[in-house]
Amino acid sequence: MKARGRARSGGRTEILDAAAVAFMEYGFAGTSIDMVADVLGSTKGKIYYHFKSKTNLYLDVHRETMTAYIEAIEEVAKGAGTPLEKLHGVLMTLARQIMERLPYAKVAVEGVDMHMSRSTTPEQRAVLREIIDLRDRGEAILVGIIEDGMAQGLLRPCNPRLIVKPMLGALNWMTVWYRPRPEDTPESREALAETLVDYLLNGIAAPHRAEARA
Amino acid sequence: MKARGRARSGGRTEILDAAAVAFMEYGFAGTSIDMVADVLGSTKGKIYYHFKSKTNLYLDVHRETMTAYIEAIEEVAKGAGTPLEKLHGVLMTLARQIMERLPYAKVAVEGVDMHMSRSTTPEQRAVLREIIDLRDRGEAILVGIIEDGMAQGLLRPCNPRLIVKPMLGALNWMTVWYRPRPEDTPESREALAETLVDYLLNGIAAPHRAEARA
DNA sequence: GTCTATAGCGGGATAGAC
DNA sequence: GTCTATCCCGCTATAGAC
Repeated sequence: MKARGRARSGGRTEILDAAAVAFMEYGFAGTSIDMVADVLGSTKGKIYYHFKSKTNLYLDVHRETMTAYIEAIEEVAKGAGTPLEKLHGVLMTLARQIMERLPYAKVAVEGVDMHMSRSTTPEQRAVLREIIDLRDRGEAILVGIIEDGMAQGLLRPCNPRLIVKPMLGALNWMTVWYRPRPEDTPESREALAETLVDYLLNGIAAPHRAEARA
Repeated sequence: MKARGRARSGGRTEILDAAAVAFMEYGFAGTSIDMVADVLGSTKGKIYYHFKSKTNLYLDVHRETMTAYIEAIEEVAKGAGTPLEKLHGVLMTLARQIMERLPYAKVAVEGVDMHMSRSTTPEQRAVLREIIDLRDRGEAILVGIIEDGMAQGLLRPCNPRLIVKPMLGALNWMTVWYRPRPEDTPESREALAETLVDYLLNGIAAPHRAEARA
C-alpha cells in the first residue's frame, strides 16, 4: 500500500532509460556516470541517490531487459498452437523486443559475457544470478518447445540445446546492424522480423535440397 | 629484402596475441595496457615501443582478424563447387576461424560497432576504413554466392543482403557461448561447426513443413 | 531529492635510464 | 628494444549545501 498511489517509480525508470542509451553507445567501461547524467539532463548526484554504484545501475538495466524478455516469451509459450507456431511466436516476440527497446537489448548483449569479475559485493552477485536464471529459463522454454516439435515430427531431428544458440545469436546480432530509421513503421519492423524468423525456421537451402542433405 | 631473413615480426605478433587475449576478457575500455603487458610477460614500455596507442593496438588486432577471415573466405569462394557447396564451405571456414582464434574473433565482434567516435587521428580512421572494407568484401562474397544459388534454384528465394546478417550473426555469437575445452579435438570442433552450418542452411522446420510455410 | 565540490585512484602516455 | 618513473587527466564515489 505505497503512499501517493500509482506506484510512481520516482525517477528510477528514467534513469534506467538514460543509462541504457549511454551504455548502448559506449559500453559499460566506456560510459561515465556523468555521461548518463547528461543524457538524463541532470547531474550525477541524482543517479547516486537512486543507485549505489555504476555496476548496480548496469546490472539493473540488464535485469530489466531479461525480465521483459521472459515475460513476453512465457506469454507466447503458454498460449495455444503447435510447437512450430509457438517457436515462431517466441522468436517474433524477441525480434520485436530487440527492435523496440534497442538500448536495453544492447546492454543485455554486452552484459552476457561481462564477467563482472570485480562484482565483489554479494548483493551484486545475487542480481547477476537472477539475470542468469532468467536467461536459462528463457532458453529452457525454447528447448522444450523444440523437443515437443521434434516429438510431433514438425521439426527436424536436432540437439535443441545446441540449436538454440545460433537461433538466439542471430536475433541478438540485430543489435549490431539494426538501427531504427525515420521511415520505419510497425509494419516494416514486423516484416523484417518475419523475414528473419522465417529464415531461422526454414533455412536457406531449397526444400528438395534440404532433403538431399538430410 | 628485409634484413635478418625470415621476416621476423620483432615481437609485434606476440603483442597482438596478448592484446587479443586481454581484450577478449575485458573489452577495449576495460583493458589497461598494463594488463596486456602482464599477459605478455613484460611492461608497457615494450608495447608503446611497437604501437602508438591503445586504440592503434586494438585496431590492429581487429584488422588482423578481418584479414584472416577474408583470406579464408576467398580461398573457398574461388574454388570449385556449386553455390550451395561454396556457401557451406565459407560458413564452415568462418566457424573454424572463430573457434581456433577465439580471442581475435571476440575483438572483431566487439569492434564491429565500436564507433571509435574518439578515433581522432586520420591514421586511425584509415585503419577503420580498411577494416570496414574487409568486412564489406566478405559480405559481398557471401551475397554473390547466395545470388548464384538462387539463380540456379539451389537456394530459396530471399533477400541475400538481409539473410547474410543472421547467418553471420549466428556464427559470431559463438564468441559468446563457445569456450574450448580440454576434451575438444579437431574432430569435435568440426562436428560442432557442421551442426551449426547445417542448421543455417536447412533451418529447423521439417522438410514437408518447410514447403507448407513457403 | 538534487545540486556542487572534492577526495582519491587508476590508467594512458611519455621521458629517460640502461 | 625494453624497463622504470612519472605526469596528468578523467572518472567513481562521497560530503555537504540547499
